[in-house]
Amino acid sequence: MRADAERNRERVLEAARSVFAEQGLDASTNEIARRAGVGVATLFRRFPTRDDLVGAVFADRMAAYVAATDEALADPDPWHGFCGYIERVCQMQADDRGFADVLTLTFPTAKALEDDRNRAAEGLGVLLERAKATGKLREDFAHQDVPLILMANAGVVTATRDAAPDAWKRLVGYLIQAFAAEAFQPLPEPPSPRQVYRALLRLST
Amino acid sequence: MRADAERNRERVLEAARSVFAEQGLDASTNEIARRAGVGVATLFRRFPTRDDLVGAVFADRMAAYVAATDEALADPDPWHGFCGYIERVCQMQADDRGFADVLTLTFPTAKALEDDRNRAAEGLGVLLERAKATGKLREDFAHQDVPLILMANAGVVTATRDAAPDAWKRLVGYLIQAFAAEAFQPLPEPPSPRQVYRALLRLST
DNA sequence: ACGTAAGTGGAGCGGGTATTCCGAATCCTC
DNA sequence: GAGGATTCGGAATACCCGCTCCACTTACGT
Repeated sequence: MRADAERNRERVLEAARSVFAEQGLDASTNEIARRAGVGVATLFRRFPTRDDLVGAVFADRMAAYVAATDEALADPDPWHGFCGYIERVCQMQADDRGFADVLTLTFPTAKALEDDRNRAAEGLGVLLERAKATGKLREDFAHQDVPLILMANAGVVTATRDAAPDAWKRLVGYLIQAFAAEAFQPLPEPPSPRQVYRALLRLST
Repeated sequence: MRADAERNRERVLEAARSVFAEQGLDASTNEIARRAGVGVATLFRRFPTRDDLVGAVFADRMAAYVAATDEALADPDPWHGFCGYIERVCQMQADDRGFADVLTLTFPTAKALEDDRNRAAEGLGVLLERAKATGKLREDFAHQDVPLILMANAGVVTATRDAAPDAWKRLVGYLIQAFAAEAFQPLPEPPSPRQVYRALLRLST
């Protein structure tokens, strides 16, 4: 690849990163190209589909997402690790509107992200088992509840980002107390894993 | 008003009701006019601004919203009334995507809706006090938490409407257990009323 | 039944989007 | 530094949006 091409590729990635962070995944391509100081054609030549661009932009964020599960697993107290994990991931959503979309709304199918997602899900399963084993996480917590949290958090975050950027912490505070074993009361059934998967695919056409 | 004009007005309202319910408040006017079987000009003549249309369409839903607080207040057990209120309102969001927007996202400024909102807020304040007095609702529950619930629920509902239409019940189940006094653990500060107000105004420009 | 005021619908305008095409500019090699 | 392949950027295309204008139609009072 020619040197200027590589340079432009980087500029597009950086512009896309900030535009997605501010405006979410449905930001306009024109805006990204404009901010990168590059023609739209250049953007499309390098990233023919939106998925290509999103995949490249969020590769590192997804790595951080996977790393969050690893850190949680490294915590000697699995319940503490779990709480920290939820808070950290919700913080990531609050910090980056595009990433919130990646986690809950549009589910880009870029393969790299897909793999990361699976790895995170695996680690999360182990974490949940351990946390339940300590008796601190309620037994009926389902792994499907995690995307549910992310969707709820996304709702709060998108609504309050400008006016009350920390409002989501209150929601997460409530939820974590509800996840504690002491809070146990019967709950409605969680959605099935398949349902959650389909919900996540929703907008990725 | 001429009879045919009145008839068309009704048709537009009905079409708008169903389109908003399916697609949310940002549905296109073209689509509404098309489904009503009228020209776009007719729609605009009758409802010059989007607020006029939204106000007319959701007048009855807002009335039901106010009625929900009244019913909650009528419950001999204020805590039970509170739980029922939350569930009912979240159900209304789940049933009507447009109404979910009215409650959390766009905050149309139509005066009729504004008045209803204020009336509901008043009733809610009384309900919360009573529920706290019984010792079942935690003391640190803030009235600002209610819009927070609605935003969180809106997030779940918009993400899962097609694939897992009952998923929101699980979220609300968790939240209600967190609101119970027994669950009490310190929480992050709630957003200020002013912050919440500004968050609700967000998209109404 | 007929004149007129009220009402209608679709074409049209201005502005937004995604995506493609192609002549011009740029880089790299020799 | 010259030639040729590569890459660029903006114009062009084809949509979709909200909203307005206006020639035509309809209902209603007389």
